[in-house]
Amino acid sequence: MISRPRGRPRAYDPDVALSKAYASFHRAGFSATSLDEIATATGMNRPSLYAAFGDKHALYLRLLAEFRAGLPAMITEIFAQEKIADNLRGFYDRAIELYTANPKEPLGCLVICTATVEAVADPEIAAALRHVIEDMDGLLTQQLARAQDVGQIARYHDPLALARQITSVLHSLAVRARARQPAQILKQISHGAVDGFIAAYGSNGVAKPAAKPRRKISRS
Amino acid sequence: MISRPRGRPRAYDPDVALSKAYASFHRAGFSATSLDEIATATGMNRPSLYAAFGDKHALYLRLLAEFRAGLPAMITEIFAQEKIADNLRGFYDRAIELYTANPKEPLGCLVICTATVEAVADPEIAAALRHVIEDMDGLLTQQLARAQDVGQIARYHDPLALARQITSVLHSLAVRARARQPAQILKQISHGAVDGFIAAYGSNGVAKPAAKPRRKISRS
DNA sequence: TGATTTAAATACATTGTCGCATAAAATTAG
DNA sequence: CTAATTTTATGCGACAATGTATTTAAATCA
Repeated sequence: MISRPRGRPRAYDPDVALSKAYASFHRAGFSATSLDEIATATGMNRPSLYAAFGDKHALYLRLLAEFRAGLPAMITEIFAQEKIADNLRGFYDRAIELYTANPKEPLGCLVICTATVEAVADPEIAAALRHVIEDMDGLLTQQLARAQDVGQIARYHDPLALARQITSVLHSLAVRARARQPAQILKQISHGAVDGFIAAYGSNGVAKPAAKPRRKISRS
Repeated sequence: MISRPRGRPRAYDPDVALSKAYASFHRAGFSATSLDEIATATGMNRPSLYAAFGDKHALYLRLLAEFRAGLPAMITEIFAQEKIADNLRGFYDRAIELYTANPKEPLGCLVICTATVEAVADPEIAAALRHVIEDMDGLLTQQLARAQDVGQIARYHDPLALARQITSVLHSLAVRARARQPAQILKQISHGAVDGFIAAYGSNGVAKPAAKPRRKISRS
């Protein structure tokens, strides 16, 4: 048991406060979410918010950063099956679950669906958005390279290029979820994407190097 | 020469005003764009804006609707080549041009990148977003069905499902452009997507009906 | 020229938002 | 019990945004 700090104890748990703030931003995005709404959602009042997390912008950036930080563990957890096709299906299934967690009000992805608007006017948010995209591309690159190593995916292709294909579908799932396309359609899309991916790049597939064989070149 | 209307003539051209407003929303999105900014951009003042287009919300919805209305012509124009692969490449190339028109400040797509945030809190914007997505899926479905008819794409697959694959990549291109991923990477992604698509579904491809053959079922 | 019609410009009321200053409350140290 | 410390709560002041009312300007028609 840790000794309590001196003064008046906090009435809020910073972690639950953060998750409430996350939910607020997730719903309405950065610009359309007022500090009063966050205060109401967290049960805190503005001065406490400022003391704990700084202003709205800092709080939003922090949530984006935490999202980013959670990606590697999430990917390792999801890509635990033997076959890459199963892992990819599980990957999309998990995303769709999150994106449509509340069927009455599907929210998609915080980063893809709310940071994207702000990216033009706000360099810091743009950087955070790009980092999440690049990290996701990178994490999937590792998984696909591993699948190439064990012979499940043809070696002809740059795994980063393949990873970007996978991530691209994810981005669309987030957008479509928020546009209220039903989860059933999202599942069709993701399963179709995995099938097509395996057909094109799986080791049993035929996508030999086309005209000019591509070497693995990892660009930024 | 048409006879002028009675009173004081307009100082603004509604069409150029709309395109200026479009640019403002495109940059900052709906919530972060103030009427004053639109007034400055269009050279109009708020009362004139209200008289001409209604409030901010109505103006934004109108721009989304006009975007939607322009899609069919755009698609017919782009899909004019003989080979579906060329058409798809041209489709993405055109999108990337638009999304990165100003390389200093790539804006992506108005609908995908700015309407998506608002979709949760605003049913009308959500509907407009969904309509654009569905229309795009539908227009591509026509093109892919045509390609199936002329034997360029295997008939085994529901063309709507294939169209959604194509559109999905488009969504990601819009997001990635706004995240300032360089146009060169966007091109790699789109070309890779077309190659993979043709490898998987082209008539020379091998993607025969997998376990259970799929009939063409158009849902939603 | 003068009346009428339409649009622009100015100004204002309302509301919301942000950030902070100040007062109150809760807890520990002595 | 008192003082010190840390947080919570109230609320104020500046500012921005929205929508509208009012005035001013510019054109046509008789």
